[in-house]
Amino acid sequence: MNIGEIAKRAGVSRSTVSYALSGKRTVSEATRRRILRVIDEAGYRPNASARALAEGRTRTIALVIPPAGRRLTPIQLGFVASVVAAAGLHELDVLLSPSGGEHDRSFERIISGRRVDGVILMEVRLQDARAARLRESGLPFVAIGHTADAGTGCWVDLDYEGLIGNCVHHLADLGHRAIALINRPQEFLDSGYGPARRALDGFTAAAAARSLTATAICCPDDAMAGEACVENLLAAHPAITGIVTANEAALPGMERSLRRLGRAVPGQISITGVVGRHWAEEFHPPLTAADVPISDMADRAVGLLVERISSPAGPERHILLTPPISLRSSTAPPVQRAECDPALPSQGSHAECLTS
Amino acid sequence: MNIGEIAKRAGVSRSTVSYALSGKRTVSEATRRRILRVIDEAGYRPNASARALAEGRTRTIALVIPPAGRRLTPIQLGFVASVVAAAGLHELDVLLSPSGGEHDRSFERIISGRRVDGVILMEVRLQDARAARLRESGLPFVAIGHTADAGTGCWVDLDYEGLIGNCVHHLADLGHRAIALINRPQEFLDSGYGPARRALDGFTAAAAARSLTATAICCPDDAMAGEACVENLLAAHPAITGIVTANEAALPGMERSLRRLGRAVPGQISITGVVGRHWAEEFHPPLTAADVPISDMADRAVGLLVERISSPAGPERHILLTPPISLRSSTAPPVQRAECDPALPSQGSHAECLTS
DNA sequence: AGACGCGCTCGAATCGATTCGACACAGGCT
DNA sequence: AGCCTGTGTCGAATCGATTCGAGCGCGTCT
Repeated sequence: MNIGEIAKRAGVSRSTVSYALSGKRTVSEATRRRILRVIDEAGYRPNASARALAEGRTRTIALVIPPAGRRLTPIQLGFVASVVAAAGLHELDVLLSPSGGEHDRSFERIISGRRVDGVILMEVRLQDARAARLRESGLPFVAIGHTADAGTGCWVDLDYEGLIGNCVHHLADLGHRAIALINRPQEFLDSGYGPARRALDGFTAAAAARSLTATAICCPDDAMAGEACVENLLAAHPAITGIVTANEAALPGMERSLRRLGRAVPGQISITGVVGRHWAEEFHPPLTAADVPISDMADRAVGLLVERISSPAGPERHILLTPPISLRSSTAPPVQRAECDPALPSQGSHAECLTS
Repeated sequence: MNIGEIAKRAGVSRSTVSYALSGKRTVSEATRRRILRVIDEAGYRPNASARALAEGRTRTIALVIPPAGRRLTPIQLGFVASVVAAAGLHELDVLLSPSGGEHDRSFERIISGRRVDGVILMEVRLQDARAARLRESGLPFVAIGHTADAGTGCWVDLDYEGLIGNCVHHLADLGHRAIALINRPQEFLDSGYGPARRALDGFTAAAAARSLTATAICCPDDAMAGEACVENLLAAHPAITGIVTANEAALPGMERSLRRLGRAVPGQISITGVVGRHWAEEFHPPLTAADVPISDMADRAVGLLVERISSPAGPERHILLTPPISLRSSTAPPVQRAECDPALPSQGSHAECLTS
């Protein structure tokens, strides 16, 4: 069932059918109705490949996900789902492309075969080969995170430096003097992954500004690692009363180890950080944190990409988001352990124990 | 840069370039080499849309994911990633299609626009409109899970009935007499979601066969719900010593409530079930469970689909997987609480407490 | 009445590949 | 010399849409 068959049945030419459907030229009401009736009866839908060839656009975008093998974090998962939803609103389909290692063939196939009109690139590094390849190909793309030359290209990013800084200030305001950062894995830091770098920078700068004793450690992206990290951390630095985390996947483990060590939250240890809303809410007690605005980021990325596809010569926009800290109940002023009974981790007890 | 340009530069016709690339007719070694050199210099890659139109196939498959809005579980996420990886090995790209509600337009667009050569349908219901639509369209597809008429269509599924039954028998073998099933959400059961139904059936049948006291409850797919479910369950049925779960997303909450209730695992409560390997390993203590073979299922689904695409008239294959129970450390013989000191949740204590 | 404009429709070119039938040429055979 | 068989290459048709230029009929204005 193709456009020719419809044209024949409706007694018009193929072009008239096309115009009736697209509305790019006027078609008399009578023929239009007749054509639509025939189309409806036949259940006709234009062939996507033919249309793509003729129009020069595929009505499809690619979403390049981080190298497989590593598990996607739930934040990333949520992002994928949100991108698909947002693209749907623009009548765009989403082609999933893994990247890294053996999967680069898939990436290359999609780019140079012109299978898509644009690309959203997740988890961009400061030096990023995929971004370079895309720039060279001339295909419109939007990066999630930015490369070292932040001025070029379109991107949407979180202001990790500012966000982590805000968390540090929040703890400092409460009176904490010794704090720690649980960052993303060491290899992320080494490979120039922006958020990990900027989290560290923001942490270090804010801690220095408030004259805090600060310890930063990296932690693999899983619960078991989070458990070990917190345990080692508190053993090595017993004075720590506040923790800032940029690693949501480690949260369940952190919770477990604090419980095992008998450290009440927020009674004895305060925790905050930058994590997905869902993770913050599932933590016990609910985590005071800067919620990563996943669907907002996805919407903006798709919006930026659509704009760029329709006018490739337009300005290269950047969006830097700084979501506010949502106050829940995992932070409180620090307790002087010597003066309080640690067996009483009740919410109210810390008030009488403040030295200040 | 198109095939005509390559042909001109190499001094041959377009068809010769095409044959040199596809190998469907012999081309002399000399011209072949010349053509390949020109292609290499120009960085030419055939246009995917034009090729799709001419060949009548898109070299793309669609992966229909469960209705958005509901969060994908990590198992499903892993499945998506595995499908993409497996498809890559067959030089296929993956188009992501949400389904349900407003997203049905995307589904319809992909199917009737012939954007893909085949479809993998996740989370199939016993009565499934999407499967019916696909059957009607004639597009090859493989379902994950099967519809009520299991004989028709291709599918890959887990033998939930047998797996959950195995878990029950495992607990019964250890000596448990009162057990419970934590199933997927109630609405899944109501809407005819196969795994939920079959989990319940398998549980009921096996418990009856072993004359166990059995309680089955449904639980929403998240940690907080898991916490509440276990709490209510143990309050209402204090005799329960064994739990079988088909709901991995509830596991973290289950762990939390057991800890809070002071029930040692496996000292006082044994837990087992059907969950993703990752979840089993992150549980404390590591969960004895039938690991869902995610990437195996993805590989087989893609394999089945590829076979079906290449020979649509071939046999309709079904694959029912029954992975074995991986023994970890969350199950043990039950303890008679009256005879033991519940304050001693040490691993070894239960041995002396057995009545049998 | 003829020129003009407007609304509607058609035919043909185009997008960039694949594929089929035909043909030229070389070499081996009788 | 004539014929036959491959081998290698070419031209043209094809896939199913979009889009442009042109033409036709009809009403309106001068």
